[in-house]
Amino acid sequence: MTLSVRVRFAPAPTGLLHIGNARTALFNHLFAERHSGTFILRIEDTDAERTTEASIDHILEDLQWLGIRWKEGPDRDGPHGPYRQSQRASFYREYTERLLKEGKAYKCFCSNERLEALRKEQLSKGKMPRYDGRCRSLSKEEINRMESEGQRPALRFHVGRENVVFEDIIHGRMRFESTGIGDFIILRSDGMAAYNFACVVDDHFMNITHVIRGEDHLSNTPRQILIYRALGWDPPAFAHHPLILGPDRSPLSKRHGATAVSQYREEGFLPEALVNYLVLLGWTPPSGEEILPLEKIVNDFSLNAISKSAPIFNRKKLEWLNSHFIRRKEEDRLSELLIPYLEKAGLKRGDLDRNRLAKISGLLKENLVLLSQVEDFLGIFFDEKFFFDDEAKTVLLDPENRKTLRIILNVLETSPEITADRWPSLLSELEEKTGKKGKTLLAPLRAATTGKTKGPELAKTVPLLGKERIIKRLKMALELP
RNA sequence: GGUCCCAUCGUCUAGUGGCCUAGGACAUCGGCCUCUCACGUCGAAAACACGGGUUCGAAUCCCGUUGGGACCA
Repeated sequence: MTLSVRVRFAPAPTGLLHIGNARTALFNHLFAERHSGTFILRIEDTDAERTTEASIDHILEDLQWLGIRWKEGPDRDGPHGPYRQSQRASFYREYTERLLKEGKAYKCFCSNERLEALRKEQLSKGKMPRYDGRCRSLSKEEINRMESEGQRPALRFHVGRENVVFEDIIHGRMRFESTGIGDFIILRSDGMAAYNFACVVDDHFMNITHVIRGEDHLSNTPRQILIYRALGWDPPAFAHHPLILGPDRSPLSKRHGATAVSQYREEGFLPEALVNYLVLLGWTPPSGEEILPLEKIVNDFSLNAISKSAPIFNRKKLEWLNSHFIRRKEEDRLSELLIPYLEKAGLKRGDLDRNRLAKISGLLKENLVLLSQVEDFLGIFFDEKFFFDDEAKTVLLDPENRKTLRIILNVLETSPEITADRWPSLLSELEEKTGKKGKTLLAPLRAATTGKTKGPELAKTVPLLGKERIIKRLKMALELP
């Protein structure tokens, strides 16, 4: 009987949710779902200077938007809380004291200045910068003297000579030499637990079975395993996934473009597209099928199928997926999603006819890559946004086209309302009266009625606009200088 | 500097010693469809970083080089 899976996502709340962290959260979530396990959210807010409450709110909101739910977290207490590191200081104190008592850690009084100088010296000699262990052999008297002088020591973990070997689910067997690891700090002089230590204590008491995190933590893992050993605890299983890179192969950052999940949301990406893309970045479903809803991904997901090499973020492919998911949306659902963008463009929610909006959404589906692009098409459907763009003007100023438009206008003025059903017969009537067909007939009609040379099918657009509006626009077009 | 990770088309990847003349997807280019854009569809171009081994046989295993990345910070 294996233990039930418990995984955690542990962001530091110092800003917006980065797309790379979102991917980490996603892998954890998928793994938990796949094994009917528990996903836990833990906030690593030990850096009081940079932590903000707003950031925590943003992170929770973005995770929810992506469809990632946690069973235990800062806003959802569970049996292993609290879920904020800033509230767990007593845990850290208890276990750093234990290590100190057992001689597995020692007080270190070295100043930052000395440490800095030591580092520089070692570097200049071509040696690796590592703590030289000076305070390891301090006598009781020296310690007492310095403490009575008011010096506040940090606590350093005493690294022995043992090597660390562990099995990484993604990378396979990892072997680290302890000679490469200097004694490291587990409790800072200000009383704050260091990352590696807090992480181990929390993961242990939260019963985490699998630590799934970015490869930037791979080199930290042997240190953490050493702490598990010193405390007599069993380490969890580890899986370190590669980090997302920018097009120049440096870590994905702002200079490569948007990095925050919320930026993608605002631009009009759908969460299912972002999730799908993020998962595809480094993982291929066994079926080879690339466009997948979350439930389907959960079914096939496995950690050891994650690629070992770092992927480069490719916005074009994300956009491709997004346009797919937009096209797949129900019309009325899509129109709901579009409303915020319409409001942003200055249209009033109350003035929008739900029925008509759904039809517009259905028409535009094929043309939208991002929800925000709906703005580009507003002029077609909303009179207050209507205008002739330059390309349309060029078409409309052509004398031959003007002649065609005049005839169309005459026909329409005496014809009944245009419906989708009547469109084919109307079209043949127009062909007959103008003596034109295809492009020569429809290009000027499109330019005059939509103000653009591109857009959705006229057969669907024209009935939606209605006769009255079309006549008005034809007249406007003919009045163009 | 040390330790550790990584290396297949421009990008994401399939590939676990013969099925590879290296497959798919995005992007690119071209044809078709078509009133336009898009969609769709058909097709083209495009990769095993390099050098040594091991083997009858290597993209696949081993070593080195180069390059990228992480951590120590």
